[in-house]
Amino acid sequence: MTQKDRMTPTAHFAEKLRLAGLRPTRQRVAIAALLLDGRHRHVTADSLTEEITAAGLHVSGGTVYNTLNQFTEAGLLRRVMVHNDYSLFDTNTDHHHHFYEAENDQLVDIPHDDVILAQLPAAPDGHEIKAVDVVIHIQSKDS
Amino acid sequence: MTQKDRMTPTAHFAEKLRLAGLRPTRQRVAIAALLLDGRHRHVTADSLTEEITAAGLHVSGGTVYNTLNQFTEAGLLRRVMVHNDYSLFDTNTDHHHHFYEAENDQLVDIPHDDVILAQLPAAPDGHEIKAVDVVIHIQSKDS
DNA sequence: TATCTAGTTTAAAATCATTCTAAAGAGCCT
DNA sequence: AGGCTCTTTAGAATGATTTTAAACTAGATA
Repeated sequence: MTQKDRMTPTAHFAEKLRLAGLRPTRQRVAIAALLLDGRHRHVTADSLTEEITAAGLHVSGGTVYNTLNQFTEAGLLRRVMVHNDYSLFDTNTDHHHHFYEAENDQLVDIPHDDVILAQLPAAPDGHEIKAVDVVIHIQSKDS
Repeated sequence: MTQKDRMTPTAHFAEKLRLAGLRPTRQRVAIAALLLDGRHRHVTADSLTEEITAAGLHVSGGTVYNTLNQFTEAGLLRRVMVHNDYSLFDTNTDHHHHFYEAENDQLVDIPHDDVILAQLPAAPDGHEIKAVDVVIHIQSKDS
């Protein structure tokens, strides 16, 4: 039995937040319990607020935004850039890529190994590569 | 001597707009003359407005936005997605990729051939691939 | 356990890029 | 030139996100 198994869910997520350098407040633990349970999905500030409400909780709008930004900064979430309309966050922080269908604003994960980058340019002088994001824009064949 | 050489610059850009299906209004021709002269660069609604002003012209804010969107729709510009703060447009519509340094919001082109995608996943059923965008996020080594 | 303090949360206001509106203007066809 | 439709305009409206200042709390300390 691991330490994790002995902990209550709350203690588990509180610990996860502490490890990430974030003070485990009630709000952050609640959001972590929703987003960091291992289910891979894409959320927005809006959809997260709906989840919080559905869970019978309340977190102010400002805190939802702050928390998403802090989690992203801490590496617990990943921001996905496919349009400018609103921010999208991916609960899957593993290295992977995305299909994006603009027409329906649909985002689909692509497993890391399905894209092979055989050659990359060297980073400009004094710089190093931090991440490589591949977005494959798709559209329905009959449109 | 080609047709292009015989035309005044204005007529040249007016023709380019007509070919793209856009009525060559004074405003659109002026913006085309600034953006579609072959110089490869990245612009925002704001930076374009500054260029227009520097050229001693005036185009209303709404028209600057409309024109950037219409040019993009028509394939005369390309939208680049690297953050959510404001829209970025690339005057280079050839297939190529980008380095992006978030710290200074710096965007640098990568020639098409410097990235080799040896393998791509098949598009989901009923869909086809429209474009593949690669963004290499970089940071200065000492940060 | 009571106290303290820095970090957080809150609701509401502010910001800012972008889009919309309704009226005035301008291509372009006849 | 006349007329019809598409554009432009300034300003208002929108909407996501950030900021504000005051109330609150996690966690350290006494």
